[in-house]
This record gives sequence, structure tokens and C-alpha cells, in this order.
Amino acid sequence: MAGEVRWLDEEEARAWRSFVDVSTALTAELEHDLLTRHGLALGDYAVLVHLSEAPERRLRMCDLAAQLHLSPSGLTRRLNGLVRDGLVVREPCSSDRRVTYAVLTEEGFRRLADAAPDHVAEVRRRFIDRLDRRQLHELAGALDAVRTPAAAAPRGTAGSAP
Amino acid sequence: MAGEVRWLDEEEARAWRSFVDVSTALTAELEHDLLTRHGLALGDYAVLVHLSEAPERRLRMCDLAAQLHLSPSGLTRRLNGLVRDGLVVREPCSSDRRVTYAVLTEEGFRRLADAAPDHVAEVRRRFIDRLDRRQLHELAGALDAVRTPAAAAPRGTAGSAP
DNA sequence: GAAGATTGAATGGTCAATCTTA
DNA sequence: TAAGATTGACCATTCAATCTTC
Repeated sequence: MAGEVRWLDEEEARAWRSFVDVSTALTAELEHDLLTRHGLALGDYAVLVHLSEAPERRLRMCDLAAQLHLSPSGLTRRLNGLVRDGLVVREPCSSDRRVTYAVLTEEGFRRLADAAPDHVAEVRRRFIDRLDRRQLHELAGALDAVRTPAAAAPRGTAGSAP
Repeated sequence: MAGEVRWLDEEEARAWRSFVDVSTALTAELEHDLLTRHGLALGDYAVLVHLSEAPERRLRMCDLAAQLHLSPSGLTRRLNGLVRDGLVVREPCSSDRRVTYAVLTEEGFRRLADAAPDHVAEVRRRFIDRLDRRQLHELAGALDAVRTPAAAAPRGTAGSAP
């Protein structure tokens, strides 16, 4: 098969390792902050955010799972905790009885509104505010390029240059 | 509480959400690839990489845990699986008997050498090769800026003077 | 006392299987 | 048959506690 391996050169390796490093460290730090100051895991927070932005603050379980990059069972269990704490309720769908809606409660919305300023401040302090405008713009553009395979790369000429 | 919240503007939010999105999606995809094609979890792979780059392919448990952003107990359990599979061995330290070394075995090295080309190819395909040189350079710079608080931000007295 | 490593209890995630409904 | 949600079995990770050694 592939006889030669295109290893990462110095800059590529630096970018990749930094990316992994920053994302893991940042996740751990933000999780810790949110958990100790507001009793919310990062996953809980993400659920509340997505629900709060949805029409009527409700989403089908399967749609919510997709938005959160979570498996169906993962979301079920994640929701159990939020339901137990009264931040979210489950509601059956009348038109399709296979479906369950996750609905943000008033208390859930308050908890989110309470936590959000602190969380945003942390995101600023640990990420956004360490970048100037140009860096931020470039970063956003690069990440978009990663998410969107863009136009097909010129396949014939890619592999040869050292 | 803080009277005003500096919410994220459109571009800031876009950069932050893309960052979270890309890192979670990428992690899941790379993990899946590595697991199905080489029977290695991403965490296993990271252990092997760090050991392979260390002098004599060995590291103290506590140092390895720090490099991997893993708790001591997390590393202990992670290592158990690798030891069971014969990819790593534990060795006591003669000069400080509190210390245990994690040492990469020949088989561990082979498994890593076997998996690395595929993994690097996936990292290229899903990340590196979707960026041009300029984007890559900017990304690496931005991530370094995030990792290193650099000089104090020019934004008023944001830090510690309330 | 502090550092290094491990263990126990608890939590959060996945996959495979199941149950209901479309 | 397939889609949606849940459950059971299992694995990974963390914190707190413990044990040994410095």
C-alpha cells in the first residue's frame, strides 16, 4: 500500500501538538471551574446552552445528541442527572410517540444564566483574550477550513514535495 | 458579582465554538480509526509516543502523567492495560524506591511503529492537509499564544484589581 | 511532613441489545 | 424495516484515602 509516510514536518507537528495540548488542558480547566463554582459539568452546561437556544427551549433527544456529538445512550444518561436536579424535563411528543423532547425548565434557565457570565469570563481569560484580532480571525478561518474539507485538494501534486 | 459581562462577539463566538467542535469531533474520529485498525485507544497511543521519545524509552509514572495531563490514578489504570498486553513494563527505581518507571517494550515499540503511519495519515487527512502553509503558521502561533499568557493583555486592568 | 503510586467509590461515556412506534 | 429512546455490561477517568519511602 502506501510505501512512504509523509511524516509531519516541524511546524506541522508543532501546530498539531499544540492543538491537542490546548484543547485537553482548556477542557479540563473550564470543567473544573464550572464544577466547583456552579456544580455543573461541562457536558451539563452544553446541554443547557443548546436547549436555551432552541425554539421553545426544547429539542428532540436525537437532535440534541447529534448537536452535542453524543451517543443516544450518552445523552439519556446525561439527561438523567439534569432531570433529577430539575433543570430539564422530559416530555413525550404527541405526533410521534417514539420521540421524547428534552425541555429546559425555568430553574434550568436560571442556572444557566447564573453560570454563563463566569464561564464566558473564563473562556476569555484562558483563550479569547490571549489572541489579538488578527490571530482570532486567522484561527476562526483555519478551523472553518478544517471543518469544511473545502474544494478537493489537487490530488496529483500533493505528495511529492519534501 | 461582576456588573457587566463581556459576552463574545460574533467572531469570537465563532472561533470558540469551532475550536470546541473541531477538537471533539477530531478526537472521536481519530480514536475510532486507531481503535478499529490497530486496537489502540488514543490514550494508549499517547503513552507509547511519549515513552518512545523519552531517553531509554522510559519515564517515571508521575512525569508521564504530567505530560499526558492525566491524574496519577488515571495513568496507573491506563498502564495496567498496556502492561497486560505486553506493550509496557513497570520497573522499580533502585535509587528512589517510591518511584516506578514505565518502560516501553520491543513489542510496544513495534505496535507504535505499526500504528503511527496510519495515524499520521489520518491527522493529515482530517487536519493538517486542510490548511495551507500560511494558515498552519498562524494556527501554530495562535495556539502558542494561548498556551503562554505572554505579556499582560493591554486591556485595562483585567487581571487582579477589583 | 511530603512525594510517588495504588486502590475504592462514584461518575460519565460507548456499544450491543431491547422495546415501542412509524 | 427502520427510527427513537432506554437499559445492561463494560471501560476510563477522577477524587479521596492509603501505603510506602524520602
